[in-house]
Amino acid sequence: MSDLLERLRGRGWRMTAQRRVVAEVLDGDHIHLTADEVHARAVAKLPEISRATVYNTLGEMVSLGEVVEVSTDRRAKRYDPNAHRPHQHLVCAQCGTIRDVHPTGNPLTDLPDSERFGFTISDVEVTYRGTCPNCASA
Amino acid sequence: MSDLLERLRGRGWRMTAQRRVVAEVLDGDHIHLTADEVHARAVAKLPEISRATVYNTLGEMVSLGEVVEVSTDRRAKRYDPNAHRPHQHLVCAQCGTIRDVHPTGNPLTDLPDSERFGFTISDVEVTYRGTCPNCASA
DNA sequence: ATCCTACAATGGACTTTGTCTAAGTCAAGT
DNA sequence: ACTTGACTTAGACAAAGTCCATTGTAGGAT
Ligand SMILES: [Mn+2]
Ligand SMILES: [Mn+2]
Ligand SMILES: [Zn+2]
Ligand SMILES: [Zn+2]
Repeated sequence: MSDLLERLRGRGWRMTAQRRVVAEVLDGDHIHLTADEVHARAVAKLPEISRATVYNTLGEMVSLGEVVEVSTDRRAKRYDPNAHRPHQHLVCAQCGTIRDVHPTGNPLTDLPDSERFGFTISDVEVTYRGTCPNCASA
Repeated sequence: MSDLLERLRGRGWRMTAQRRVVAEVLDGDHIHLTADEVHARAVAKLPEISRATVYNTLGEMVSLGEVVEVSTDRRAKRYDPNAHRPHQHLVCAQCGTIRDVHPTGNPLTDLPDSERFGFTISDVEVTYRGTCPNCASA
């Protein structure tokens, strides 16, 4: 049973077959699927699920804070069920593989006052790019 | 005269009216325009310039390393003529204003070996988000 | 000054990613 | 079982970007 599904159920969410399969598809570590990838996998379990429902459901999960939107490339947004622990991403520039990473320290302290232009900063997003071992050996 | 234009001319680029206006539009500090914004401003100087040419020209400038693509939001890519000095970005979550910032230190050192999954890391991208002074006072 | 041609520009069709709506369906409380 | 508001659906629509066949031209050659 999906951990994500448990958390959603506890919020008085109306449970439908569609929402169940979307939650199931998102279960796991280092999961960062696009909406259409989620749809393709959901269709395998529930053939009549529509694209609009997948977009709606993902959007609601994001609003509830149970899923995070990630934009590591400039293409489609990706949906990350690992929302309970803040983390950053490491992306292979060749194959697109994405890993969750946890840098030490706080990147905020690296931005001096003179570089803040009077902004109140609330969030920092870090994306590391490189080549994964698989692509390096090929 | 645009600094960017000077650099491009020195690379044996065939100079056309279209390329000139695109380079002129990109001149300045803290410039991060979308392709369509570049097109709109270019049309003001050269009414018959096409959208495809703007996309082509921006793409070539990126290939030459004279312009950097920036994706601070999940909408359109933005084009940044400040390519000669590496920097990061500070974005206002309300109005979208983008400032170039230069954090101290190297964010790479914050990622321990145990969090690198065997990747060879070549690049780090940092985006700070917050509220600009203008939006804060409103 | 004119010619030539490889490179550049154009407009429109097409693709991808995502949003919206009107109509139909269903989960869950009574 | 009934009711009802919430959920789902298909398809139209939109924004951002790519691709291509055709037309135009910058800049070197004559
Ligand atoms: Mn993640
Ligand atoms: Mn910049
Ligand atoms: Zn790879
Ligand atoms: Zn602002």
